[in-house]
Amino acid sequence: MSPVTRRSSFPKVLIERDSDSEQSSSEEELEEEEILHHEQNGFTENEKTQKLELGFDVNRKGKTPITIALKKVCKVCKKPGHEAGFKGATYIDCPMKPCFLCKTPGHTTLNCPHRVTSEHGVIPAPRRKTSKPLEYVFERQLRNDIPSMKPKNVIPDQVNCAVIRYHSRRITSLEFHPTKNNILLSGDKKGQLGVWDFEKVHEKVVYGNIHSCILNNMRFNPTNDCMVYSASSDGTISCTDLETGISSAPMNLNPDGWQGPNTWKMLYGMDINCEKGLVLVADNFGFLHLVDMRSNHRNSDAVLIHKKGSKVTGIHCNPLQPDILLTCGNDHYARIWDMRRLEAGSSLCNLAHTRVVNSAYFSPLSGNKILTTSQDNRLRIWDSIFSNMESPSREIVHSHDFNRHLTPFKAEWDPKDPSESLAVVGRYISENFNGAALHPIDFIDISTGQLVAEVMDPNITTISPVNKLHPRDDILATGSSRSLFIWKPKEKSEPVEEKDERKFVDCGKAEKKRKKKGDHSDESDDEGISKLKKFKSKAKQTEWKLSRCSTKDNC
DNA sequence: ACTAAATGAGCCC
DNA sequence: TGGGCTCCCTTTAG
Repeated sequence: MSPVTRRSSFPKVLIERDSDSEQSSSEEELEEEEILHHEQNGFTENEKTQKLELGFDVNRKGKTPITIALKKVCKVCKKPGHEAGFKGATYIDCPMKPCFLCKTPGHTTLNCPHRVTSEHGVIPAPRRKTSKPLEYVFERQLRNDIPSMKPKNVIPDQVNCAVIRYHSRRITSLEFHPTKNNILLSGDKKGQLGVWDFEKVHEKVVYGNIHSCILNNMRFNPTNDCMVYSASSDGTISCTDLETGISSAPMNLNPDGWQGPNTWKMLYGMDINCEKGLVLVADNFGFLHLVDMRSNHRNSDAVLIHKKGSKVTGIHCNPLQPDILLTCGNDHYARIWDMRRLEAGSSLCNLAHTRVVNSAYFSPLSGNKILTTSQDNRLRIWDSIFSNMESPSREIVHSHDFNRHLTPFKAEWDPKDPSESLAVVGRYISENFNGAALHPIDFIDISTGQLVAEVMDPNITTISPVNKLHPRDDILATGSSRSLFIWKPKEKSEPVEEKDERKFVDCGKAEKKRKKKGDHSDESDDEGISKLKKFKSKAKQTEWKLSRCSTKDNC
């Protein structure tokens, strides 16, 4: 819902005596701050200042009546004269702070040079000019040889079906089934694993006993697509049978349980080296661990691959040469490694960023390009891992600033794009779309920095940091808060027939209540549904076909 | 219609 | 190197 009217209740009082130097400034979120003055203090009148007479002081001995000044101050910089926050569905930045989008001072998001109406935040940084021979060869010869086959991008821009409040906590990872086109796996902050058949919509299950906290990453076993490996902040790798939900833990880095935050290991980045039959996984202390898939046991010792004590956020094996490894982490680097010579400090290449790197991926087909997402609000692209890697070929300003309460944003390649230039990434800052503040999902041509498409739906009011494009079909899967959405292209959308209409499965509290009552009629007065109806009327959308949870799962 | 809490990185000392 | 504080568009449960 759009944050239209945000009124605070009667403001709390901050009392400032003239002799009192101590301030209790715990009320940071106050839009209005009161300063209590004696009248003789004589503050300057402000248009936004109100005065109140206070009676209680009159009774005090020798004290004159005092007045209260209600001064509107900016909630960001605490200074008067301007206010930051939502005006309707548009967020007004604090002008005293650097631009929220590109992080440079002197302007706000509204007039940021990286923000154009049609190309929000995605103007490419100028391509660096080098006179390096390799670069020259690349530009003059190789680049021309690369077929500029850029078929028109097919953008899945319309929500086809959804499971609302499917998970009990926010979604942290998504993975399409490698062979079954209609199966989507989802992991959440609680460690639960969801398996959803989005063609049948109702067919879904959530396994709740695989991990005890954040499920950060999933990979299918390349030799048995019924088994899936998952890496979790509980410090374990699990291997789960999707049919039964039975899982084993080939690795547990916290065998002695909780001994405090200094020793608790969490697993983030994970990938599989098919040739070697290895699961590669990295922890929050900078170490890489290996699990042999055949024996399902840990393999050799851990190797320090990022700054000691810092989190490794991602691992990706090169699609053509799985021995070439790309990692990224909280030490502000993405690093390239050779598995055959893996020891601390032996990285082939270190790609510097100014802030934490959320993800780093080789391009999906040739493995020749690299795309990284960093918390400095920039996507970085290296066009060829065989050319000069000192600085990225392109930097694209894009709002995906990290908020600690969100799953980190990761720009993902389109695995179907033969030109390896299309990427999808959720956007953090909202845009005013017909009166609703929505956070679109951006499709970006990373070879130019152009925003190809921004997709949104008035029903998705939460931020969508987790996105995955289908390996074969024109489908986008989105994890937004606790809900999952499947997008398909508008032009390919089925005609409006009853059975083909978009589908919503609501697994929320209201739905549970309704199921308890044994009421399965579509006419029932349902909190979740009436909420949806509100959305609908607001968005002037066509009627959504609401399908119901009929399974006995624990969603 | 509220609010507290969950929670992580950066920065300063 | 580490504790303590701060933080601009969150989300939800209660």
